[in-house]
Amino acid sequence: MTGTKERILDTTAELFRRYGYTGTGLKQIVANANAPFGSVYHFFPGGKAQLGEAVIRRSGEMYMELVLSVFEAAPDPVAGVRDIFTGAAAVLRETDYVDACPIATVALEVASANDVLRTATADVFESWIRAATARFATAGIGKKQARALAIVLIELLEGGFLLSRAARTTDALDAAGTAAATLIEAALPSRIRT
Amino acid sequence: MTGTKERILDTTAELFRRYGYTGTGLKQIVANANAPFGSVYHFFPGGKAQLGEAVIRRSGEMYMELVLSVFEAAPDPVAGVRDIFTGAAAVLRETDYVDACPIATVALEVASANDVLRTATADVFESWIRAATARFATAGIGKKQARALAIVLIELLEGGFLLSRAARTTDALDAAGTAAATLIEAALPSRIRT
DNA sequence: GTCTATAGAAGGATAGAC
DNA sequence: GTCTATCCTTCTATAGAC
Repeated sequence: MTGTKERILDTTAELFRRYGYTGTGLKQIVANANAPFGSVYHFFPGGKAQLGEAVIRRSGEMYMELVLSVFEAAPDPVAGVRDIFTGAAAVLRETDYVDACPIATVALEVASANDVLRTATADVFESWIRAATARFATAGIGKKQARALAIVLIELLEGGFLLSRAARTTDALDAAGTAAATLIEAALPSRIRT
Repeated sequence: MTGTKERILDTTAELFRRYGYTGTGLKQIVANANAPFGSVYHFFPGGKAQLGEAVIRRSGEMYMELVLSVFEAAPDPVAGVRDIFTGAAAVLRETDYVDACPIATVALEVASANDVLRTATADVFESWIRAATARFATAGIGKKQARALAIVLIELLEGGFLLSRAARTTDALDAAGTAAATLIEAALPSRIRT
């Protein structure tokens, strides 16, 4: 007995991953969510834009928690980073190359078209960067380098998603994971092997 | 006195960068290209999809030539890679964060929605990977590692574009360039400095 | 072969019944 | 406050004048 609002949010997030922001229609959303059309404007008086912003922020937070849980389940940062990429690759293959980053497609679509939504995507990315930076700093990497590594990690993941979805192979994601692990290991202060 | 067809192609490429595939309308294209509506179907009987495929392949080839010219103008591969990222960052700032990768937005939009267009984007990315692989192999890097580096380079560039366009800062692109240069330098066989 | 007009479907949004 | 019907615009695509 999930609420109508939550069902709309979940369905919209799923359609955004598959078809993007402009490619997803409100009628399509309510049909997939088994919700009456008026509910969208009842819960989101600002229409598609307000719903879109809510979905961007919500998906961004949920995805961050998922990735962080993978990272923290690993014995060390290098293994944690590796697991993030191998896990992402596995999910991608299992979902027929649909479930990658939940906001990347929308972020590129709105970057030069809608400033409110662009800001929402920027906030999400910044929250990811800060979370990763904090983890790397805890592992003994200096604050400045930790942030640079966090940025690069997300870039490799996003680039890997892009190339892997296009090619329908996870080779690119694997290469990204290897590079990310190498960069993290080189940055760690106390490591057994050089 | 450029032809109507070329004007349509150029305009579509520009609108794709700004609004993506689904976000760009045919009427918008002919209006910006100063072309009659019928011309689209005259030159591209397959409609928007055929025009889209032509633009993807054309933009991909033009962008590759641009990037390769920057790379080859540099004295060595490390400087070449650095110049690619600093040049991309400069263009991004100069164009109000519009001109980044010409096909990334479209690639994500069509990845799970249109297999013909997805294949076109995959072909473009593969051509980029091969071109970069060949350059790195020429610099003395083994074939397998050269390809992995080529993939990672493109991932960092694409990830840098995504984060930089969202944040409207080129910090992420700068971090990507530094990481890319580091990885290339570490892979080169004959280098003065470790 | 250049261009206009319009069809037919889908888009976002609104009004109002219940 | 849940749901339906409808408005108006925009979309892709086609037909046909010139």
